[in-house]
Amino acid sequence: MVNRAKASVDLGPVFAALAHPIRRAIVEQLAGGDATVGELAEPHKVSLPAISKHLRVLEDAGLLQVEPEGRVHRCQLDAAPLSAAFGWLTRYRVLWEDRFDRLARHLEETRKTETREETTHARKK
Amino acid sequence: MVNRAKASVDLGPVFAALAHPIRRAIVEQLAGGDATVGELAEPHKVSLPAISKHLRVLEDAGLLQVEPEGRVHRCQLDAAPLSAAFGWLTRYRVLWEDRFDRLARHLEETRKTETREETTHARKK
DNA sequence: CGCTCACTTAACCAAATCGTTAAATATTCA
DNA sequence: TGAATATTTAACGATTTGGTTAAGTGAGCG
Repeated sequence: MVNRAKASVDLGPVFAALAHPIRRAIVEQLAGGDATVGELAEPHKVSLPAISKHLRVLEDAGLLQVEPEGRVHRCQLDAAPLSAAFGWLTRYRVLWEDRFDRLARHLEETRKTETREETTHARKK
Repeated sequence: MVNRAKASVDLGPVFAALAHPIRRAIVEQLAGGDATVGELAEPHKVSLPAISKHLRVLEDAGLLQVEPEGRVHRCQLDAAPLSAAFGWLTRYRVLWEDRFDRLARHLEETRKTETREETTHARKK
């Protein structure tokens, strides 16, 4: 039961948030650094309120933090839920892995044993 | 060679399929081996038609193959879309990794270069 | 044959999703 | 002060989702 990673992450909203291509694009953009709402909206053809709703979905999933800075709202990605989703998928990784992958997986398991923190990589607040 | 399984995996339906806890439970169960519809329905308190719909969602996402065997329908997990979802998340893995993880990641990248399988990993681009 | 078992399909409903436009809010600047 | 900018909230509508019950299909069996 070491694997009690990030107690507060509900995978449902996380996967749901990632189900929409615009929201995935927003995550991709934020992976490159913080951005304002306007900057996040710019690549897409939908209205600003639509973007605002997408941001709310990401925020509710814990993927996003928004901090007002003057009249701009700066958005920052929180990767912890991504890590949780990754962790869930990792449980079944053996299903699609070939023998070469197993080597890397073994090394990864070793790494986990070494670091031994259950709440871990999700930066605690 | 090649593109058996998932010439193109659309991640939208895959993430959407994984967004529901019953469907995640079904994936988990199928990871332990094939099962009939009835066996998949048994752990859950919803009606059989509800399970049938969940299975359809998983099937449409490419996660599931159903093969009638007599009067039972045998369900088999197809992990390729899981691999694709994993691959997408992996692109941002650096965001939550610490230095120990980077080692494993480096090894994984190396592995990818060594094995020429664009068939099993949706490495777009 | 006729019944039962294993499922699916149909029809329906409530709630959520995803988009819109119009209005409200808040901050900066001339 | 008042206009412009950045973003949210409100209200609406079409579509999808997730559940239900009831009816349909098809294989196995006494």
